[in-house]
Amino acid sequence: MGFDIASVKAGWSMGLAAKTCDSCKSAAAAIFCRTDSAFMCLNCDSRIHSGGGNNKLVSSRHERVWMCEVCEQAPAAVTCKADAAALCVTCDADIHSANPLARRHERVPVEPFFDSADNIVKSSPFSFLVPSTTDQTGTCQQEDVEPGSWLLPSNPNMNSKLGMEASNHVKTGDLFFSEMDPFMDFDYQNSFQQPHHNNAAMDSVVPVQTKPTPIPVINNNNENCFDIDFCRSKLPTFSYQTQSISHSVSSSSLEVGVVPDGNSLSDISYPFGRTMTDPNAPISATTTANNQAPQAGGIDREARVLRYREKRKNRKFEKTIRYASRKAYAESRPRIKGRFAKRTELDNEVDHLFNLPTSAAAAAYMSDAQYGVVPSF
DNA sequence: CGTCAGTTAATTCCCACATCCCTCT
DNA sequence: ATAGAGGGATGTGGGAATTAACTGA
Repeated sequence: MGFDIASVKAGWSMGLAAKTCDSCKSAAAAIFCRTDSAFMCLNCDSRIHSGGGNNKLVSSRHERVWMCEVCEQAPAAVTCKADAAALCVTCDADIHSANPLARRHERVPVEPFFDSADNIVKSSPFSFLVPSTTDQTGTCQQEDVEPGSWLLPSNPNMNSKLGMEASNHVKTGDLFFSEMDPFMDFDYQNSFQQPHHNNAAMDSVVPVQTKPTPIPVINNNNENCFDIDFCRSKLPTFSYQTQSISHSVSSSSLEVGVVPDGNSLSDISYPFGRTMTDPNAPISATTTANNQAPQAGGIDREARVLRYREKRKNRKFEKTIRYASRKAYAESRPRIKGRFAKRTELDNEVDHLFNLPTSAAAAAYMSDAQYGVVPSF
């Protein structure tokens, strides 16, 4: 099926304009420099952080992160592996508090980079996807690229899976879906294990997070989002209070299919010191002038979240097998025109006679295949 | 340029049942 | 507080049906 990029672009162009570069004030910001607490477009980032002499030496230590893929108004704080998207704290909270499945999404803190964002983009094998934001004169250009388009991105975090992460990991030899993020100084993978759900843990191919764990959230009523001070220049100062970034699936947050609306958003306390419904509320002492992303009203946020969901819907994901045992059983089941058919006594006998897969055989197969085995009784 | 038919590709739906997981005792 | 039973919900794959996009006349 062909992909109507034009229509996608048109659809996403309705959203909120991307944050503009603090330097040139014209182009859309692509990165956020934690050290400078400044939003920058690729060109300005390249110019400022790749300058010569001492400036280069100093600037090369500047820790930078991509912008949030959804709102493009705030620095990305976490990378959702399931959605393959880099999200800011606010969008992370909005999207991943929607339902229990979303809460299961595995998220890791974004990995800052120190090289020029432009270089990273260019060195990425997917750099051809990234349109130039600089005209031939080398000056910044007001992008006419629609914000939020992950196919034709206005910023290089356009596709965190392909762009940001791939480029970030090109140098480290890592892959986006590597089990361990070398950037993290704790084993988040292990933290996802379920000490008391051995069967499920063993059976699941993808991490299933059902074990409530302490929530690494400060000043945030939403249990499932991170609270990170973007302006901190040193990574180890990330304010994770626990050794796990697992998010809670506590019973108190199990309302199914509840998408936060504008009103509910007002209850969310943002680390930026403002509430959604009161953008003029005083900024907390720790808030910098650059952390004003969530100023947008609830309607804007709703639009951005809708845009994100639309974007996510258009993505192609490989099918994820959550339960290998069910897969094995499904494959061994009799079918009629592709549909599962009732297994009769005769079928069972035939299966036995011809040594065809049975429940026990399927379990044995999974055992051989290094899958987790759910004991069948 | 617009319309239509034919072709191709992608998506959705359906089925049975082992397993999951929550509630109740 | 813990264990066990009960039962509704979930997830699984292959093929048919449906839908969407594309192509050429």
